[in-house]
Amino acid sequence: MRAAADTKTRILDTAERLFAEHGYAPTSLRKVIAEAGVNLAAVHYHFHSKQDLLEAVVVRRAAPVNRERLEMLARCEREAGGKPPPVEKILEAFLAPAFRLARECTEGGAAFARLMGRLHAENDALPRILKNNFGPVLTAFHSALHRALPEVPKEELFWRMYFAVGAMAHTLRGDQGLEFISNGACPTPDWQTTLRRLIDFLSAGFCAPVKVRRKRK
Amino acid sequence: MRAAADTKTRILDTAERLFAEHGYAPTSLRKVIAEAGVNLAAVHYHFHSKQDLLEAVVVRRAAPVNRERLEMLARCEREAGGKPPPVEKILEAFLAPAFRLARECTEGGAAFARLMGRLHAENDALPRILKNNFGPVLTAFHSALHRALPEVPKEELFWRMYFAVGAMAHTLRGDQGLEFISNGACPTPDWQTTLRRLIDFLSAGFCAPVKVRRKRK
DNA sequence: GTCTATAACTTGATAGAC
DNA sequence: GTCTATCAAGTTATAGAC
Repeated sequence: MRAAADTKTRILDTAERLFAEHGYAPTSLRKVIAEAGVNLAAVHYHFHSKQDLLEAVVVRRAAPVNRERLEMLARCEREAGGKPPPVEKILEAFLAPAFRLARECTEGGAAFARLMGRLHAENDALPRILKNNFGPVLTAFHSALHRALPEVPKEELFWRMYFAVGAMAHTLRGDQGLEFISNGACPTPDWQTTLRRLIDFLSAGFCAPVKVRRKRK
Repeated sequence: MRAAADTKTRILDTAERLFAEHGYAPTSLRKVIAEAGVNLAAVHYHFHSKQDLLEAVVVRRAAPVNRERLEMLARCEREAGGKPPPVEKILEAFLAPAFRLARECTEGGAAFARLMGRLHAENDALPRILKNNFGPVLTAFHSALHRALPEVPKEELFWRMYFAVGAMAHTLRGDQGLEFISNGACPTPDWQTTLRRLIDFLSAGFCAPVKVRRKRK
C-alpha cells in the first residue's frame, strides 16, 4: 500500500504537479519523466499522448470531487427537509470538496486543485472532458440555487454561477495572488478560513437584488 | 493614419491576438510572423525576445486602462464630495475600463482583455510587469473601498478584492464559459449588461457582513 | 511493461548580407 | 530596418529489442 507507486501512477502524480506548477503547454514530457524517474516511452505506452495524459490527470481527481459535491448537496437538501437549503449551504457543497482537496491532501490533491484553477483559463485543450465531468454538476447546482432563490431569474443565476466559478478558480490556483494584491501584507490563512470568506462573499452576491431588466420574449 | 501599420505595430497586434486566443506558451513566434506578414528576425530586432514581446503587448494596453481606472475613481470621489463614494461606483471605476476595452474596441482591445484574463492564470512569466502596472491601482482601490466599508477589516477586504479580480478575469476571458455553464441556454448579452450584473454581484459581496473572526495580534 | 535509439519536426535566437 | 540562412536545442512520438 505504501510501497513505491507503479510507473503509471508515478507519471500521473508528477504530471499533475508539473502541469499545476507551470501549466500544460510549457511542461514537456521529458521534464515529467525526469522527475518521475521513468522512461519516455512509458508515457506513450500508458497514455498514448501528452493530451491524453492531461485528460487522465483531470479525470482521476475530478470524478471524486464532483461526486462529493453532489453528495453534499443531496445531504444538505435532505437536512432542509422539503424546503430549499440556505444558499450558504449550497455554495459550501460546491466549494468545500475542491478546497479540501486543494489544501488538505498531503500530496497530489493540492497540485490538482491548482491545476483545475489553471485549466479554467488554459482549457483550450480539454473541452469535452470538462463538459462530461462538470456539466451535470453545474446543472444540479443551478437547479438547487434556483429553488433557493426563486426571485433571481434563471439567466441571471447562470451569470452569478459564472462569476462564482471565476472567483473559485482564481482562489484555488493559489499562487502568489493575494500576497501580490495586498503587497505582501496579507498572510495566507488555513483553507477553512479562506473557504469561509469565499462563501460569505459569494452568498451575498447570489442574494443580491436583481437590477438588470429581464429581456422580453 | 489609417495606412498599413508599420512592422512593429503589426507584430504587437498579431501577438496580442494570438496570445489571447491560444495562450502565450503555445503561440510560437513563427505563427505570429506568419499572420503578421513580417520576418522572424524583425521580432527579435524590435523586441529582443518572445518574453519581451509579451511584456510590450501588456504594457501597451495596461497603462491606459489603469490610468482610466484611477481617473474614474478620482472623479467619483470628487462627485461624492468628502464622503466615500458608494461601493458600486468604486467597482464600476475598476471594472468599466477593462470591459469597455474588451467589448467595444474594434480591433485589438478585445483580444487584450481576453489576454489579461488568461494571464491572471498563466502569469508565471510576467510578475514584475504586473506588479509595476497594477500594484498602485490595487492599492488605490483598496484604500477607497476601505473608506467606503470601514467595518470590513483590511485583511478581509484584500480577500474580497482577490475574489473580485478572479470573477473579473474569468469574465473578461470571455470564452465559451457561460454557454458551457448554461448548456447553451444563455445568450451572451452586450458588455454593459454583463458589467452591470458583475457590479451588482460583487457589490453585494463586498458589503457582506464579516463573519470570519479577526486574528488576535 | 520497460527500455534504447532515433525519426521527424518545431522552437527561440543569431550572424551577416543588403 | 529588413532580409536569408542557419544554429543549437528542444519537442512529441514511434519502431523495435529485451
